[in-house]
Amino acid sequence: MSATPPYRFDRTATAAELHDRYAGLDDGTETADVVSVAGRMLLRRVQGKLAFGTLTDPTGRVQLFARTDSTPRFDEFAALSLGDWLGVTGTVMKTRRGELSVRVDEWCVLAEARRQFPDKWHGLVDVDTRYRQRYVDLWVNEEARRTFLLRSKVISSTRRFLEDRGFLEVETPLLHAVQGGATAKPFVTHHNALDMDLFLRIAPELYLKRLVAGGLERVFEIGRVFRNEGISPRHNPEFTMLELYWAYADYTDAMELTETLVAGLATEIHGTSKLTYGGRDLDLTPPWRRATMVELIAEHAGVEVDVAMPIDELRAIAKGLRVSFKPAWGPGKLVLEIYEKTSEAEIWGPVFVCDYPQEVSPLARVHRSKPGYVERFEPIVAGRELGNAFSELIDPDDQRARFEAQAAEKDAGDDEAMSVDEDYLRALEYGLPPTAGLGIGIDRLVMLLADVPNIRDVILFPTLRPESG
RNA sequence: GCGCCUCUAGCUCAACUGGCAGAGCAGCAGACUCUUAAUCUGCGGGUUCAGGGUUCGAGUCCCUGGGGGCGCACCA
Repeated sequence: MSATPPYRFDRTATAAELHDRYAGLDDGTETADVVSVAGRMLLRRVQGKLAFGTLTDPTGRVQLFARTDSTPRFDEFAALSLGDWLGVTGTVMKTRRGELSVRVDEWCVLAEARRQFPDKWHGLVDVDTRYRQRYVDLWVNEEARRTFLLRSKVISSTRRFLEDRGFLEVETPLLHAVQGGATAKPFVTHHNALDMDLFLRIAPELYLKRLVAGGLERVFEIGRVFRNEGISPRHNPEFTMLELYWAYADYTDAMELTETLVAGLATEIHGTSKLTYGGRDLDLTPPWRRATMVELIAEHAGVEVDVAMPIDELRAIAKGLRVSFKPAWGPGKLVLEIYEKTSEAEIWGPVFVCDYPQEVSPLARVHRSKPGYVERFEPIVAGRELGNAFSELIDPDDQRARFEAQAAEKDAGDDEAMSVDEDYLRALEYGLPPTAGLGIGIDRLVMLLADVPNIRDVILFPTLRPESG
């Protein structure tokens, strides 16, 4: 029926460019300017010897104006399917009703839409179809396209922000022989030639710190990590993490960097650091509140806890708050659990939750003045962890002891615990300077900035079960 | 993994306590020289997620399985 599509098309203007350039054009006038536009025709209004189409491209929409006396193959044009990709060349004009249009003087089909597009008014609502057929969703749901453009901007701005501060972007292995860098269940795969199991990384942390030991004083990586855990509105098995390591700095420097970065992104994208999320005000303007975990527990649960308290006392407090726990848990894990169950979701933030129990932080350096705690913080925004950071543990003996404690937990059946990473210890033995480390979940950051409630709204192809069951 | 909810035309949705599966948009045919979700006339369109059961009769009730959503668990 239609001719073979051309192999290329020279577009000279986008919809947005035309609207910018011809904003002042009077109604009912025609210019002598000839432009070429391309995109998808998603609406059509045929009226006898006239036909109007709405051409959509990633920048917006522009009307096509076809007329029997100036449009070649007019009948064919009027019979195009909604969704067809078109290349159109013609003069720029404004209709009598004031709609900026390109007169269709030449046109070709760039690709046929053999499948019908969703309802032009109701669009595509079914979330399953939206996630599976993102190639349709992106055309039909304006906010989907906007969200992914925003995501791209967040990542490129973050890169620029860090590069401007002397950070070097690096890439480290996704296939890990040793599980470490976070407490999480890994995906296991197998290398045939080496005949060995490998883990998809759960965090790039240990490799990045090796690089700081190697003299790359400021490094960062933005990349995918994989965790073999449940799927929820806030969890996807593969997600994107920013991690950075910064020699000669500590966790207070990481706090400043975090609030500057996040507020800067908000301002760059929305023009202000005062946002709303889910209908609620969210002010990201620095400085963010800094509070310790035990302070926040006192605020939200009304109890005083400390990792130095006798374990029975902590268990009694947990019971009183109806926080369930396992007998094997030490005081640190109990305090963390009490915090997570009673306080975290209540914190709207932004807040830096500081000073975690050492017991639950195998890679963080002991607090300079609080025994039993480490210099670690998580930025909490809208009741969610946005990241995790610490003054890095640089003492190889202490690190070995922490790894061994982790390995013991692994032997006791905790498949999220880390293994002893001898090569990493060797790197520490060569010497790692005082270093601050920061990890930020990019997906969650994008959720905040885009004001969407589900992580699948910020991941183009979220993990789903196969369609044909 | 467990609990609750959900699945009807390409899309968005109807179908009272079980009683002939419908509408709008999209599609097809036609009318229309400034439309804006164009309008008007006509037409076609279904494995009601799949399989089984109860019943004279199942989209509707029951069972099994599948997809999805939410909550819990786990985590960022």
